Amino acid sequence: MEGNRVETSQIRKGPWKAEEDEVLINHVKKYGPRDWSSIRSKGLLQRTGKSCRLRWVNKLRPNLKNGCKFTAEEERVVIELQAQFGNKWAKIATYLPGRTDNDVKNFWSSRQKRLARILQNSGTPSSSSSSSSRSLKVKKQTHGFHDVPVMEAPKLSSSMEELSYSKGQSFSSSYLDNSHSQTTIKAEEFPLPELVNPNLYTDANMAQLELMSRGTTPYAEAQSQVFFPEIPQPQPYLTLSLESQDLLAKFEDPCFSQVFAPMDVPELEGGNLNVVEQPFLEPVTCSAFGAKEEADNPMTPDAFFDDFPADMFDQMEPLPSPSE
DNA sequence: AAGCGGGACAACCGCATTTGA
DNA sequence: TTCAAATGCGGTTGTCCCGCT
Repeated sequence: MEGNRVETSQIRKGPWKAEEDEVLINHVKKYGPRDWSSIRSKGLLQRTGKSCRLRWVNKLRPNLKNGCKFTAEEERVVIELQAQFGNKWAKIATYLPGRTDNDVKNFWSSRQKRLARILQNSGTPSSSSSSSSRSLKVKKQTHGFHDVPVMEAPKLSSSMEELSYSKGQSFSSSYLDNSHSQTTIKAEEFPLPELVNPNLYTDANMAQLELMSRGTTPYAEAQSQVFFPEIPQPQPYLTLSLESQDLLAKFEDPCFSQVFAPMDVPELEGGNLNVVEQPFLEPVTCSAFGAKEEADNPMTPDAFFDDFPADMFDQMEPLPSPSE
């Protein structure tokens, strides 16, 4: 076995072993999360620098919510921020403490697939037949996934001008119209409620819709049960300002990882978070690393804010033309 | 019990951007 | 100023697990 083991000078790929993680963690403890390439050049690991960085960022960083499903609140935030920023996963992830861009990306991808599948079921004329309501798999045989009108996120190549969604404004109808046409939903039989972007369905909604599409729930009844989020009307956002300051303190806490490790759902589910009327979430920096790193990069308050997206404060004004 | 499909997740790849010599 | 290396990011693919038929 050990098909992945390679000789020196070769590059190892595939799943990481615990030993490798340990080496990587030690490196970060010593030098901070940088100089990834030196890990290989020093012969510590036969991994590329990119691979090392990715492993650290996505799995080993101390404040990650590994294994925790996205909460309803996180889901809502992702939906809203995706509508606002497009597929800027890294940016979106900064608003979700403990989540990585990969997490957000995977979450969104899964969600889109699921949504597409649901819509396919609800939109295909045969879907209301008894045969199709029996199983989703039946349809899969007749329509490959790629034939599905995938619920594309609005293409926001460089800007979101069409969204024109900012503080004090309601969601522009152009966005809704746009998404409506882009997705070309065939929903003659189970039309989705008008003027609701399917991208904005929450997980719970989709579950309900899935039932609808399967025909196991009478449409009218199900529709009455589906909650359509008020998105993205300006609304109270979870604000993490206080938490951000806590984070700052925790960065200097050698037990930071323990402090954060069990970080779980309840914190985000409303109880402890201050809900303040603010138009936008504040991103959270997640640069938890060793003491050496701190020594090299003392985290001053200014430095802390330097880590926020430069345009973060621009959003306090009507968005000009958020060109990233 | 076996096969299949979907969901979740980890990791790779290619390109873009930043950094530093 | 230029260029190579390092880093960051988004898209994509592969794998594993679980539930359903």
